[in-house]
Amino acid sequence: MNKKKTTLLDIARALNITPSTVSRALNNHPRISEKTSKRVLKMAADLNFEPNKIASALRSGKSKLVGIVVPTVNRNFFSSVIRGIEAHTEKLGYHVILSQSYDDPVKEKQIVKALVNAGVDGVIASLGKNTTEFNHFQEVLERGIPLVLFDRVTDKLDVSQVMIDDYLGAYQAVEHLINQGCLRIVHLTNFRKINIYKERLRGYQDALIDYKIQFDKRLVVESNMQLEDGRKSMENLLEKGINFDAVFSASDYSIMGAMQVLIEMGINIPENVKLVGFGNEPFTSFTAPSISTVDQKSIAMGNLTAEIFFELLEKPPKDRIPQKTILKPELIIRGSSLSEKTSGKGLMKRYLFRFP
Amino acid sequence: MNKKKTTLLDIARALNITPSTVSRALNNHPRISEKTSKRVLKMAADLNFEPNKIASALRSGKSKLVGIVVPTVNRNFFSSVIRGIEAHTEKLGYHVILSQSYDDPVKEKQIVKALVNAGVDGVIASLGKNTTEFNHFQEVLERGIPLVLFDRVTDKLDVSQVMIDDYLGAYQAVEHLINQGCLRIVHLTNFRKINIYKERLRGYQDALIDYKIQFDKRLVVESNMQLEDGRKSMENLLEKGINFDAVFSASDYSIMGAMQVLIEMGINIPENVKLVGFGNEPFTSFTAPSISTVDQKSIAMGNLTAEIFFELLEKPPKDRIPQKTILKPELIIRGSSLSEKTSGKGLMKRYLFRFP
DNA sequence: TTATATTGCGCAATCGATTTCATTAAATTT
DNA sequence: AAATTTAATGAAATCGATTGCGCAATATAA
Repeated sequence: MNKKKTTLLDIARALNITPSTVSRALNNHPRISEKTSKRVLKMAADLNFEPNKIASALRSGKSKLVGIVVPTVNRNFFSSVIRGIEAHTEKLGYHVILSQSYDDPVKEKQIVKALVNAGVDGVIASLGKNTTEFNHFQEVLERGIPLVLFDRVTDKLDVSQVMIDDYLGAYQAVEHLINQGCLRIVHLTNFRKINIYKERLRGYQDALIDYKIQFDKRLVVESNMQLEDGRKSMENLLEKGINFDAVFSASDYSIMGAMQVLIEMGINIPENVKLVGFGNEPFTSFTAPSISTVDQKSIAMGNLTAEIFFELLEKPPKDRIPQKTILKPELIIRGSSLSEKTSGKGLMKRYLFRFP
Repeated sequence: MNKKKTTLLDIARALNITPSTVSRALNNHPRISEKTSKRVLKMAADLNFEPNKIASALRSGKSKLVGIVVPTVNRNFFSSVIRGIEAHTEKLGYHVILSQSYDDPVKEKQIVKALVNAGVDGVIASLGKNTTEFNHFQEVLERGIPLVLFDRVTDKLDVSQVMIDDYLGAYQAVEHLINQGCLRIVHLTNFRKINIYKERLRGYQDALIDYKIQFDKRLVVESNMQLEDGRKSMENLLEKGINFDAVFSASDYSIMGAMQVLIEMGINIPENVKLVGFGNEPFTSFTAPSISTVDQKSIAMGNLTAEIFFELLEKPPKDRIPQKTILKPELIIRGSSLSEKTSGKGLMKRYLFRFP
């Protein structure tokens, strides 16, 4: 019933050699003869041998595992970054342990510890929104375990980071709205001022300044940025009778909520109010009108993060010089923010088709 | 620089006892005195001790790791199931290794092997669409490692499974469309006939039979069921001039694509064509009109899967009797399939609000 | 042809926690 | 009080692969 694995020793015995030799053959150690190597490989295949990673990890200190910590995998952005990372890990024979912190600092701490104890060779992380204390990551560094942060980063850790230029993304979004003739632009932002939201707010403000538009702090609405929060924020604005002609949200989810409320109130988009979100979640292209948004270059970010990570991994800890890499986001302009309504969709085929 | 971990031995030396005793104290073994136990615990805390999971796993054969294999985490359904599972693992002190097969059978095989070699205590999996051969899972079973499949399962493995009643979900969806007066109902299905799509097709057919509606095989369109596929399927139907008054899709993504094409063609939904999807992806509630769909009870499925898994884990392999658990799905009726158009949204507040 | 390098492989320690067996001390029974 | 159990700890083996060291055999250099 309980089939047990064949071990190095089994191979060694079968060939009348020692486990050391078998190990060396399997890891193509230089000091091994072509002949024995072949015999070992053949026998290993015959016996259906698969190395016990745990034993290997214990002895060598290398597990070929990379721990990834993200707030949630249920965001297109994060799962895309992960896919980008996985493309690399796979090539290099590494495997990924994926963990979600659900933005809970306690859980994040536990996860990071668990990963270290599980012997990962390195950690790639995006910080939770509520993380304010970084000892758990500091420890990772002190252990000499390579660490790279992406997107949700912090300056309180001297560590390599990959992010997009949130400032620029926000600036361009707001600039675009201004170019569409908007003058009173609402900004939906997170009440937690982690790096990304701080930067997006700054981009918003600077765009206003550069275009000589008066900043009105009543137009900046803080929330948790989920869909429901977007709804509430919008309802609030409307109830207060605050005037505006555009909304730039630091999240696609809250702009979605805001749009729902606007549509329900009979306010036309983009004619009356123009909208731009942030994140390029797939659903933004499904809505009517489709929502303009800022793409975060998730796949590129994943690739870059992985590249930087593996560079670190190769170096001895002392040579690991933290570097910041900043990617350019891309403004995706869709129906929710265009002033000249695209009326005709060009040639539209007419089908012979009768509806009941 | 490289801070190293404190080990059992460190604690033992500090207290002038043996590692055996320390180990027993930490694992609250019955045969240990209250006094030493306390001293050990205190010293462990003082030295900031954290057990090396790898060593522990090697010796004890228990890693406290659960491997999860899913096609992708980038589906609300899967990430919700995972959340459900994680709620349990966390409570019980287990951790999760998440892996994505991306529906690639080769990758799936590799992943399962890697998980076993990484020493997971069990595996929870949802099969890739293209998986036709199950040796990798068979091996898991033969090793006495508990295995539970969810949603995308197979009868070719004698293993515990948790799924929803796809047949019922489809039946109810189609019945609902029929009740709305539809007679020519298109069914978008996957060309790969894995369990879930087979069952949904069967539900579709049986509903037609029960309501004495002629089955027309031209109304069943096979594809890969992504958004683009849904578009193409719909374009095809229209080009062929096939008459229909409703679409029931086995995937939310392809119904989304189909809806886009319909709207672009100026065909009104739900007046001319009514739509029902499957999966209750969040975006289905964001669209205009919102899309009716079948909810798969993902969180419940995650909870149940985890419960069943941990029951298995406790039993010795020979007592593990495979059980099938089938959850009832829920039809979520939204705007895309309602015949009486809900015109007024009840009381709508009018705000004092002037738009430019 | 002797001296030196190099190659190939075995020996045994090692990674750190767990666990079986043995041993001593304490508690309970007769 | 002697005999028997039980409780608490120690000693040492163990999980399976890796690796430093050493030795012999072969190859290369002098």
